[in-house]
Formats: sequence, structure tokens, C-alpha cells
Amino acid sequence: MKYYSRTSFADIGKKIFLSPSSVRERIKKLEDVGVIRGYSLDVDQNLMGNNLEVFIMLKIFTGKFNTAISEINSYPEIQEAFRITGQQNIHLRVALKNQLHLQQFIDKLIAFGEPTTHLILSELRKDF
Amino acid sequence: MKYYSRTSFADIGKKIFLSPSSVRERIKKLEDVGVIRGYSLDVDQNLMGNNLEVFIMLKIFTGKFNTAISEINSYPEIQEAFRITGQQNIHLRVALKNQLHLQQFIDKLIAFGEPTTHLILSELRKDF
DNA sequence: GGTGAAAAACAGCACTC
DNA sequence: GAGTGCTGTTTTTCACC
Repeated sequence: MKYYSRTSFADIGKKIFLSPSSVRERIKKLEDVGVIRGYSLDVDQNLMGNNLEVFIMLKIFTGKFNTAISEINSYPEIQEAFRITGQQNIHLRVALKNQLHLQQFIDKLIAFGEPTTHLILSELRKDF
Repeated sequence: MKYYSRTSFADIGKKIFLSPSSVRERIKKLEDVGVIRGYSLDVDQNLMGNNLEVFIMLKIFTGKFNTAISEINSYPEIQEAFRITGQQNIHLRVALKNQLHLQQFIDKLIAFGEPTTHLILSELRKDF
């Protein structure tokens, strides 16, 4: 289990030979200057009932960009969304229950863009 | 600042009207069954000196798949790696210092696959 | 699920170098 | 600016209901 963001200052301090207070000071600084943007969790989407994870690249139709942005913000299936360069201009990571759910999701997307879907087969984990 | 994974059991308990101990029990259960896979942090790559973030899709050359996997695990620039379906079979998220760094990185990849690069312009944040 | 008490971790601050 | 120790407070842990 990756425990990065819940490791105590004391434990971090042991690894880098620093007192807990100092570790705390350094981390607070990293938070203040914005290097650490936040703390999050990795959730197993399969166990959450989302048996399909996909990347969807979207080529937004001319003039539909603003629509796309606000639509994207309203879909709970979307885990991450990025604006990118290339053939398509939006990159989504999406968690879905099953094929039907994917179909329905794509049907909503094609109102404002042309989607290209890639199924995620597995994560090639880098075990740090 | 997103504080999801460092919110105290007490604070979570207040929101769902449960005692800190019960919140802890529930979370422990989620960890035990694997719903919560780990705890992580969001790091601002720009502030880390990586001014270029890209997605790279790789079409691995025939017979080079195992080479690709072990190479991928050895590159610190790679933040995430997935096996996917579609024209390309590997999807990478990579953080790089600058254009030169990207060029050198791509030069290494083309030993075992054909890369397609998409620059990440911005994250379209969903503010939960 | 809840309670309560001990142990651990944390935040804040004064101090040193 | 960076590190540390001290102190009061909060959180976590754990045995038990």
C-alpha cells in the first residue's frame, strides 16, 4: 500500500535524518509555495463497480469549446481532463460501469466533439 | 488545496455524523478490501522544474514488448504508464524539463516503439 | 457502531546557528 | 533562512461495550 501522503513527519525525518519539526517546516513551505498542490487517494475503480476505464481523446467541433468545458465539468464519470495539442484537443480519463455505460457516455460527447476511445487494459506500475 | 487524504477522521465524522472511531473502522475496511489502494500527493511539475508535460502514446514494435516494459520502469520522467487498446498500445504521462529533454526522451523511446506526442496545455480541473 | 483512555502525531512558537 | 525543542492540543489507536 502506498502511504506517501500519510507518512508521519517523524518517519520521514528518520529517513532523511531531520527532526519532526524540521520535516514539518519543509513540508509547510512546499505547500505554501505550491509545490505540493494537494493530497489525494488512489481508488480501485473495479471495486467501485466501474469495470471499464478508458482514455477518450476529443476533437472538439468548431465553436463548441466552451460548451465542451462546461459539459465535461458536469460528468461524474470523468476522473481527469486535460487540454492537449495534436489531432484531438481534449484528453479524458473516464471510469464507467460497463459497455452500455460507455456507449451512453460517448453518445453525450458526440454532441460537441469527435471522440477516440482507448480502453485501459492495465496499469504498468512503477513500484517506487 | 485538496486535502482529501489528510482530513482527520474527526472532520470526516462531523460531515457524516459518525464518531472518529467509526470513520476509522470504515476506512480501514476500505483499505483492507483494496478499495483504497493508497495515498498520494499532487505535485506541481512546473515548480519542480519540469516545464513540459506530455502524453506519449507508443506503438510497440513486434517482439519488443518486454523490452518496452522494463525500459519504461527505468525512466524517472514517466509519471504513469498504462497498457491500452487502439492504434497504440502504451500510454504514458511524462514530465520533462524542456524541449531538449523531450527530444532526448523520444530518442530513447524510438528504440522499441513509435511514439505519438501530445503536449499537455492545462488541466481542466473539476473542483469537487 | 460507540466510548474512553493511552499513545502518537501535530501545530505553534521561541530559540539557536 | 533553516533546524530544533518545548508545550498544549488534536488525532489515532485499541481494548471493550
